[in-house]
Amino acid sequence: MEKRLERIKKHLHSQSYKLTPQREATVRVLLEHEEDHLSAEDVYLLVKEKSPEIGLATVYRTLELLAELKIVDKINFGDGVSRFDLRQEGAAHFHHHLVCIECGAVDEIQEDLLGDVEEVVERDWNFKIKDHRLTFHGICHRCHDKEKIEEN
Amino acid sequence: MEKRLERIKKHLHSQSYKLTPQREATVRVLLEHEEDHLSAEDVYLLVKEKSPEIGLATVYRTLELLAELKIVDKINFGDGVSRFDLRQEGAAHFHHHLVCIECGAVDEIQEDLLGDVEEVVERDWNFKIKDHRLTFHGICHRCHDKEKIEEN
DNA sequence: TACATAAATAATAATCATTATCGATTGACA
DNA sequence: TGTCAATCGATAATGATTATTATTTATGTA
Repeated sequence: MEKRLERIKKHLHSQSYKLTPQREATVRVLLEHEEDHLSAEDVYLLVKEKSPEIGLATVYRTLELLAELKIVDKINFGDGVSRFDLRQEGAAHFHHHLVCIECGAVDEIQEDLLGDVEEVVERDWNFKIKDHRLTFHGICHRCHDKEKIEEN
Repeated sequence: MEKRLERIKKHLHSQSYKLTPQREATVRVLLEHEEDHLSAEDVYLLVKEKSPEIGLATVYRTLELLAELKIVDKINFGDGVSRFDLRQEGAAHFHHHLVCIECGAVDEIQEDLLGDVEEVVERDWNFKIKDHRLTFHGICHRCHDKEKIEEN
């Protein structure tokens, strides 16, 4: 945790940004909720618990900055809010998501999956891929199992 | 064109919805701009050209209805607006997009690409896939070619 | 044909996420 | 210590979308 924070601090410094207390508090929340997909509002409320004096605009500004530096990814599942997700350190690609249409859960897939597909797209469409977004909508294993049980 | 409109009309009727003049005008705009990715506002302005009396809320309602019936797909490229895209008739899957980070162009890929990937996800994650979204961000063939020319 | 009813509409107010503004604060450095 | 730029908090403004409400339209029925 502290190590990742330290590396993020260096990353900011390398671009002439500072890790202010507000930014640190925000990054800490993201680190502590790495498995979640928090909206800006979610992050704001969580940061406020430890640093009540922080302003909403600062959280938005920080998240925007982190997204710009590719420390977080800004994603959108079609509900009206952007969500922010720490990028895996050293991950060459952006991970994928499974969104459950029953319970709303969002699970992550860290595996690559798209290696072959990207090769095809780059070659056949002459498109230089820089990033991607892949989301599957469907029924997660939990809801799936629950349905089976209810059938009995 | 008229045939597809007719089929969409039947689709609406099968769910006890009517193809009102406003809805027809909206669908016509979508059919005439199938290759584009129009926002609700875009659709509104285009419909207004032929049917100036239509209201913005009606366009939103119609687009929402069409999305519900899977006649259009609601997509989001990370700019603040939802875009609407006619689903190919009989297409089992939702097509993919190539978003150019230089010129902003959005190209479509109708090919499946994800067949194998979906099989893996369904099996290994025990996730019943109902739909998906796949978008690549990068440099399109036009900008790519342009850069090459400028190098000379 | 006239009327009752439900669906759909236009206009517009309200909401909600996000961004912009601006005066105050902080920290680095001369 | 004083200056300057970066950052911040509070909050106003914006822009997309949704909700409300009175009105219109279509449909079935007496």
